[in-house]
Amino acid sequence: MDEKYFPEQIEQKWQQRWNESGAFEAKEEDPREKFYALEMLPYPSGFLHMGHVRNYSIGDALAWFKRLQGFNVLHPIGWDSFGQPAEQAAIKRGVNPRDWTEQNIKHMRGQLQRLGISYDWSREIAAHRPDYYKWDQWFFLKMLERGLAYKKTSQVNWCPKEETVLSNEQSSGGICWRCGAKVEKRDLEQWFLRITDYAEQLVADIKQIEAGWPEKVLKRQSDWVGRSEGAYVNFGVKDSDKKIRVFTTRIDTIYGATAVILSPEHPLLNELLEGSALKPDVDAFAEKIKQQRATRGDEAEEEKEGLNTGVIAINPFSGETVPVWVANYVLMEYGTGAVMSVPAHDERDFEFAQKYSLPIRQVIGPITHEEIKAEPVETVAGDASAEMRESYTGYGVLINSGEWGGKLSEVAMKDMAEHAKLNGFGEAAVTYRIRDWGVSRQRFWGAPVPVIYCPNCGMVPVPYDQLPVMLPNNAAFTGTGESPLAGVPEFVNTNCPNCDAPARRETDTMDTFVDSSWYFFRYLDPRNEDAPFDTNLAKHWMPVDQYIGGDSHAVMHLIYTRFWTKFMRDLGMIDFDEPVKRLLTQGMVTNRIEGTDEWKAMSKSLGNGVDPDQMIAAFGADATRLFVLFAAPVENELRWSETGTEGAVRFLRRLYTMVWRWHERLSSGSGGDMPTLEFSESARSLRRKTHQTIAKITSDFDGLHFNTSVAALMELLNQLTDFNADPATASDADVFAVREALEAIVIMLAPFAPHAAEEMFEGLGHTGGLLQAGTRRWPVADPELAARDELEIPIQVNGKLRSRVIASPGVTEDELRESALADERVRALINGREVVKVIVVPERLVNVVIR
RNA sequence: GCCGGAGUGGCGAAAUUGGUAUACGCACCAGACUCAAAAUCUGGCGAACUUCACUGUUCAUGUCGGUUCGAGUCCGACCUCCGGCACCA
Repeated sequence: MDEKYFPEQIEQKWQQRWNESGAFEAKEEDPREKFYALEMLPYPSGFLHMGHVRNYSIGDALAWFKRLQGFNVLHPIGWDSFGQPAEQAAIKRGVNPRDWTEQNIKHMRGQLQRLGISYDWSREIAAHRPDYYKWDQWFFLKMLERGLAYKKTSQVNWCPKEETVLSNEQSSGGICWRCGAKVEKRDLEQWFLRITDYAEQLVADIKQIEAGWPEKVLKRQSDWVGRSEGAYVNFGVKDSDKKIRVFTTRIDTIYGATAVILSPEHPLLNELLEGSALKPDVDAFAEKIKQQRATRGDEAEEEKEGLNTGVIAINPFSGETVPVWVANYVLMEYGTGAVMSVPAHDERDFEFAQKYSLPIRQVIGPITHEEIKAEPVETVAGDASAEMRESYTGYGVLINSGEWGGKLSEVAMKDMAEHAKLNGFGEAAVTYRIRDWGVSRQRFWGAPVPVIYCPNCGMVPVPYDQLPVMLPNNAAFTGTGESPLAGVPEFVNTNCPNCDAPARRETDTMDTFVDSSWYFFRYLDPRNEDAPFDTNLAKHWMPVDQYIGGDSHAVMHLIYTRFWTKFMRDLGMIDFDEPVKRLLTQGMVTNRIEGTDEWKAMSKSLGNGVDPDQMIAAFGADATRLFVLFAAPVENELRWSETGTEGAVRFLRRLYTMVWRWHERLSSGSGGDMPTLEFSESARSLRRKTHQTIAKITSDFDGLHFNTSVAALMELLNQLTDFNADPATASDADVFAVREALEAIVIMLAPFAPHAAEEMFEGLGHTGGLLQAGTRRWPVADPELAARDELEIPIQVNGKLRSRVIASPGVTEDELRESALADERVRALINGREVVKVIVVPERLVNVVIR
């Protein structure tokens, strides 16, 4: 080793060595226990940003830790290389999306390698290459076979900037997930994947992963699926045999229904109004609302608007007639697109009823379970004539509800659904908020949907042996109109696989989230030409032990990938339900906006980005990574700081200098056998600290508490500095203690600053590097040493710290009590006052209570 | 509006089951080295009061209250900030 710490030299040296020895290539025949560490794969935008650096530093720390602990670690990387930016670059700058993407990958791969992230590059994959997207198409055909992929015309989310359809997940909040443009609604024929078939499992299986996933993410997922229990009820229509089916979660309030309200898009509207004088008005109203939605998108917080259709519905429970309205606040997409309006017990219905002077009838008496137990049910009927100022949406006891009066809501809901079923006008039901995944994209840079339209045979799937359907090389990117694929005759024109007649190919491509739904299975078997992956390999490596990424994907990628996993299970490819055991969502990396006190996510548009390459050049990859992991807990926001990074360099340099000072004495093997050594008090204290540090860091890794791990390393180095032994004259015992401390620091530093750790490990006299097959390097704490061998027990009087007493472990309560009461200061404070009691917490604390 | 999460020094933060609050680092201050600066090293660094000094005392984990011998940690109310969802019947 050199006398001075030169990060650049050290980092290049070790990157080259790792590369030559294939140090990070995972072998499935390796008999050791497996560990799959995975980070969300990057989009190859061209440049790594600090968010990537954080993501991969976290993953790498874990991968190193597990390797040093003797696990067979799989740590792969790839490229989420389909998607809009490449196509936008093609439109704006006339470049070929493929070339643009490949160049970006090349550059970013270099950046990752300069950071020294320990990836198994032999498994690298990229979504835009035919050997990958062939399998997207294969999965699509499998879904088609099973009726899970289908085409329908519907109102979809349209991003006007990117000129393509978006899924509901990608347009949450009415904003395009990628470009932030306001999303519009359009009626289009689109491909959908039936994720709704898996809605129940997506909620139910949360049980399987709740121990390892952030609660926040699971809650968002379960909210997104939006399971709700309720009932369908069919309202009759006067002078007609038609029925209006509504969904309600509060069938117990049905006697309070004073209208039935349809969504403007409801298909029954036309039929019900056939021949009615009001039809033109209703049509005009429905059209107006539709227009509003198209321009306003989802974000609208519109005023409620409605129109009485003149149609009369019949409440099947009471036989009562109620008017049928159409209103903008009833959504076609949820439930049945029709609701019973119960103003007294629903906020929205209340607001609507007030505006249009519909009757408000109370049918639930607010009452608690305690009250109903205390009083006979018959006597608690509420006052129905009292005017309601607001809706009461809680449960209670039914009133004004015919034969059901007096029942509790909870009971009535069950009984009434049962009653509806017996009488054939309804049944209990569960509905979900989640809707099918729209995967069609009217864009070029994605996997083509493998379907052909034949004038004779209709829609025909591309046969498996003709996959992949390749993207052409000569598309024109005008940025206008339909998909560029439609303008490539060689692509569009084909023959029907059935009858060989001239036919046309589908020109839609698949959502890029299809690629990322299963990519981590492909890492297991990246060159397989016969299947997406070998099922035995999946058995070996899956599920992912730790997944790391941003929480922006809490409902997009993470819900799709759970869906895809369940689908693969149903195909018999795997035998588990959930792909990821533990998930970590890291916090954002922010930087100060110049001249202000505001911290915002680094971004090009704000001009507050930090270039990882510059950081590596200035401080080294090790220091950059060390700072990123030390500066904040992984799930917190990370505020970028250059002085903080300097601090990380300082620590590495201090450690390096310490190793340099000792390396001759230590690498010569001096030190002697421990049992014969006589340790001084300070050497014992150093050893204690060493073993405490090992114990602390080892357990910190479980919870991924890297910041406190690094702090512990720093503390140990500080104590080693204070120990202040001279290598030239140190006793064998002192040398032993120093070696033990230095080796522990260096090895435990490897997850944070691997290059420097390797270099110093070598400097301590080890050859062959930190990672050698079958060698477990991670130190093990001696429990006796890690336990404190001398206790400094605080003594409180009336809860305030007044003194301390030194004791050894195993000290009895009586001994502690006695020494506390014998303490001078305590005696002075007691000074004749009564000692009420003495509280002794074994080995921790004494509190003398006096009066 | 509804649902989550969080409030600890100038800053990022730490603190087993309630048991020495402020570890570690950044910034800052002082000293050493230097002609000087940088780097490095050493020391200091919550607030107020107290002592010539050693020291000592009191207060302090968003606010108010509660439980407890003892509360950053538990309970209740409130304030502030952040995030998610937003007519889901």
